[in-house]
Order: sequence, then C-alpha cells, then structure tokens
Amino acid sequence: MDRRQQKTRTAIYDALTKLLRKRRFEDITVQEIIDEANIGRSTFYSHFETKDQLLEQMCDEMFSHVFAETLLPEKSHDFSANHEELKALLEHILWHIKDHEDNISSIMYGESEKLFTRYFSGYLEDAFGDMISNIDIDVSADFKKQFVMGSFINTVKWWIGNGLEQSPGEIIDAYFKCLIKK
Amino acid sequence: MDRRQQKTRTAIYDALTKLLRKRRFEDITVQEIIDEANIGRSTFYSHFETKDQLLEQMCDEMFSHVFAETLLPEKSHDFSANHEELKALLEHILWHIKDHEDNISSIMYGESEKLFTRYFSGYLEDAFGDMISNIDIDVSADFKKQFVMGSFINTVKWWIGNGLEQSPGEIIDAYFKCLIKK
DNA sequence: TCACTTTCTGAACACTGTGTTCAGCAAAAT
DNA sequence: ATTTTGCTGAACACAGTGTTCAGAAAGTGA
Repeated sequence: MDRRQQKTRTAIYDALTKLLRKRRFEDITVQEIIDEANIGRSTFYSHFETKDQLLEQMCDEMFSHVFAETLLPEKSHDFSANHEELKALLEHILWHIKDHEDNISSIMYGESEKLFTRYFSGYLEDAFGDMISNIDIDVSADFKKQFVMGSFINTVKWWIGNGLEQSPGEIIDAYFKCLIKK
Repeated sequence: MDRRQQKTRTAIYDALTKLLRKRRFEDITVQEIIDEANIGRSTFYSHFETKDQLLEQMCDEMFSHVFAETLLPEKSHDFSANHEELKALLEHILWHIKDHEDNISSIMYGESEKLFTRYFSGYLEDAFGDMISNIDIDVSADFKKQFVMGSFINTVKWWIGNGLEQSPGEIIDAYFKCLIKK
C-alpha cells in the first residue's frame, strides 16, 4: 500500500484519538478531525464514507488488537473444574486493555462505549459459556448468562472509567469474590 | 396553566413517544415531532429550548412518576437484618416500571438509556446503602457498590430489553439468588 | 531522467437539520 | 370588550455533512 495512504490513515486515527480525549465523539466535527490531522477534506472522505464509519473501523482495529490471541489459543479451555484457568484468561484480557489504556479510555464515552460492549460480549460468550452452565443456581440459563457477563463487563467499564487504578489481578479477584461468594 | 399550553405539551410528548417506538431519539428530527404533534415550529421552540431538553424533561417527568413515593415513605427502611424489606422495595419499583412499560421501553435505546441509568442509580443509592455495607465480602466498599448496583441496573435493563417477560417477583428472586448465593 | 499512475488538495457546492424572528391570528382571562 | 397570552408558519441565519473536480504533489517504473 502506498505510503501516503498509510500516512493519512494513521494521521486521521491519531487526530480522532487525540480529540476523543477532550470530548465525546458526537461532539467532534469532521472539520476538526481534518484540521487536527492536517489533511484535505476530500482526502478524509476518500478514506472513510462517514464519520461513523471512521469510528467503527478504528474501534474494530483496536479491539481486534486488544482481544487478539487472547482467546483459546493453545489450551482446550477447560473452565469447568475450578475457575483458575478462566481467571487467568480474564486477567490476561485486562492486561491487554491496560496496554491500550490511552485509546480505550477515550473511547469509553458516548456512542463508542456501545461498540466496546458489543465487541466485549462477543468475545466473552465463548469464555464464559462453560463456566456459566457450571454454576449451580436455580435460575434460567439466560438470566445466569446475563448476570455473570453483564456484571463482568460492567466491572471492567467501571474500572476503565476510574482510570484503571487497580491491577488486573485485583479486579479479577474482587469480581470472583462477589460472584462466587466462597 | 393555560389549557393551550397543556395541550401542546402533551401533544409533543405523545408525538415523541410514538416516534421513539420506531427509531432512536438521535435519528428523529424536530420537524417530525412537530408534524406528528401537529403544531407550529415556533410553538415547539417556545416550549423547549432544544431537542435534547425535550428528552430530558420528558424523562424527568416520567421517571419521577416511576419512582415516585417508591422510596422510603412510611418505613424507616431497615434493610440490614434480612433482605425481605429491600426485596419488597425493589419489586415495587419493578411494578412501577411495568406500569410505564410503553414509555420506558421506547426510551431504552440510544442516548436516552443513559438518562435512565443515571436516574436509577440516584434513586438506588439510598436503598442499597445499608445492604451493601452489610454484605460481608472482602473487597473495597466502592467495588461492592459498583458490583451490586451495577448488576441490578443491568438486570433491569435486560428485563426491559426483553419485553418484561418475567414478573417483577421472578426477576427480584433470580437477582438475589445470583447475588447472595444462599 | 521522463512519463505514468495514484493520492492528496481545497474551494465550491448541494443538502439537511437546528434554532430564531416576527407579524398576524386565536383563545383565554378579566 | 379589551387585554393578555399562546399558537402559527414562513423566512432567515447558521453549522455540519458529504460530493465534485481540476490541479498539485508524491510515488513507481522504464
């Protein structure tokens, strides 16, 4: 690919990332992105059809980095017996998030948060599947899933929203303590 | 208040409510609201400064109905000993939500969902306060609060999103089963 | 180096939606 | 009956989106 294309593309991503640190995506104009990226208007629109498409593509790329190879690579993921393996996996994900702290944090306001949630849910379905069916509580499977995954994603959002103060290990421990209760 | 004002105000509310059933608030134009409500453009703007203010006021009014007198009226709310009183209170809230099913459901997409969450959190702080400090798990108070309230609000959103299939009692039971685990 | 292809540029444009203004009309209040 | 208040709708200014296109600039290959 032409170097020029690469250059403008990253210029746009960088510009948007920078602007997202100050305000929500909804409130940022294409013109601001263009100015910040220092490119021509038509250049922007030759790379992205709309502002929303830019966000989506940027998130796509970023989340695929965050979750890349995080899920079920070598191991045949046996999350049933005890929860240690699952905990390790989840902690691993949180480390990835911490690596991308700057980008992720700025995305967590406004519409873009929904993209994160959707992505995250998708990736977690697999991981949590075994564990959920293994928890012995007398409620419907749907409800269990909703509760377990929902509270985890919620916790992670809370963690990000508070500037990732705690370590991934602490978060996972606290989460499991609340969820399993001895 | 002048009858005319009342009429236009409810016409606007009704129009927006009707439109919200079909698409998200973000995608609805002021002109559509005006046409649906069958009023003049300047009339709209003499009642509400902006489209967002309309949403906010409408939600305000509605949520204050939903949560009205729901919290701590007669009883000196002792939610510590067992959870029965808290459960009754929460179930009561869910019944109120069910009463406003039409309006609430249409609000639960797009930006307006956030208003709901904010409101709900506010109202719940009180109710959950006692209970949270009484749960004996070795995690920080902040985390406990985040987990307990977050998972409850999440559950309610899930319930609403699925068309309020279950009864309030079922939801509360399931929630407490997952939370307390015997 | 010279032709060639691709990408970038930016001004001009059409379009959609927002919120304001104002003169005239209709309904309520006194 | 008169005054006050609210409704009307066309006209307007403004901001943001996305398109177009001719020309400049940068990369490619002989």
